[in-house]
Amino acid sequence: MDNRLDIVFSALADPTRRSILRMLLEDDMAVTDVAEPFEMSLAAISKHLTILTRAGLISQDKRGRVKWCKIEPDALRDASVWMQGFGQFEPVNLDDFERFLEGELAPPAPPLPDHRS
Amino acid sequence: MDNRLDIVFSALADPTRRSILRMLLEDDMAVTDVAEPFEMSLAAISKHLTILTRAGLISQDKRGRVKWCKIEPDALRDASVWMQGFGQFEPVNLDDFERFLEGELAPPAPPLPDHRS
DNA sequence: CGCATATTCAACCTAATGGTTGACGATTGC
DNA sequence: GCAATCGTCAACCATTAGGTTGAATATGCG
Repeated sequence: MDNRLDIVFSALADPTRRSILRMLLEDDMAVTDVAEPFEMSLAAISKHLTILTRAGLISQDKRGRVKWCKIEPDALRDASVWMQGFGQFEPVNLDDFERFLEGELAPPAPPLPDHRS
Repeated sequence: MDNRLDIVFSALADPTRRSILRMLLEDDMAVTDVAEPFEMSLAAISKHLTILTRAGLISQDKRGRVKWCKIEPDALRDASVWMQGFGQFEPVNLDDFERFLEGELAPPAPPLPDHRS
């Protein structure tokens, strides 16, 4: 795994890590708090956070014994630009995104309505 | 790996598969022709194509003994929508996107994500 | 028909991934 | 000072991913 895109895309390929990113979208969080809603060990979450950090998707700032995690949206830029290269698709907006998030949090819902005429 | 995004992102996480997508962006290709520039077996490429197909990123149409591979840009939409969700917080995406559009690979006038302030 | 071509299948190998547990080093607060 | 808390490290385990090779299955052509 040499390429930057490899690292970013494979970081994004894990649902736990995407959930973490969604959480951090709301606010910065300590590692323990990030781990709290998940049904896996703290060590596992710590590993996920390391992967997200190496992908540049988050940054971690240790203050005292607490390590604060902060989202770094810039890192998605390369991947986003790459994908736009295929971009014969329709505009996306915040409504779509929110609907999409609900879809992923509630698995039975389909990912997206088809808005390609 | 159940989620749709899991499949798309992990399909995109491999450099060989991204190369294949770039090639197919130019034109539809037979499996053998896709494999030609790579230094790996045809079987390996065949597997990559299966993964891309399952991710919905390409489609394969068998005519005679030749299986034609065709890019399916729509499948990137979900992932793109997801990523744009992070872009809402920083305008940097738009600048880069526009710069990218002025570059060589640019498809014509794709609409920008709606910021909606 | 018989052979070459196109693609996949099956078995196998190695390395990476995602998880566990328990011990450990820092830091904080009583 | 000492115990609790925060987070990582190390060792381990099971599964998946990406590759190989060789055989198998279609299909096209002379």
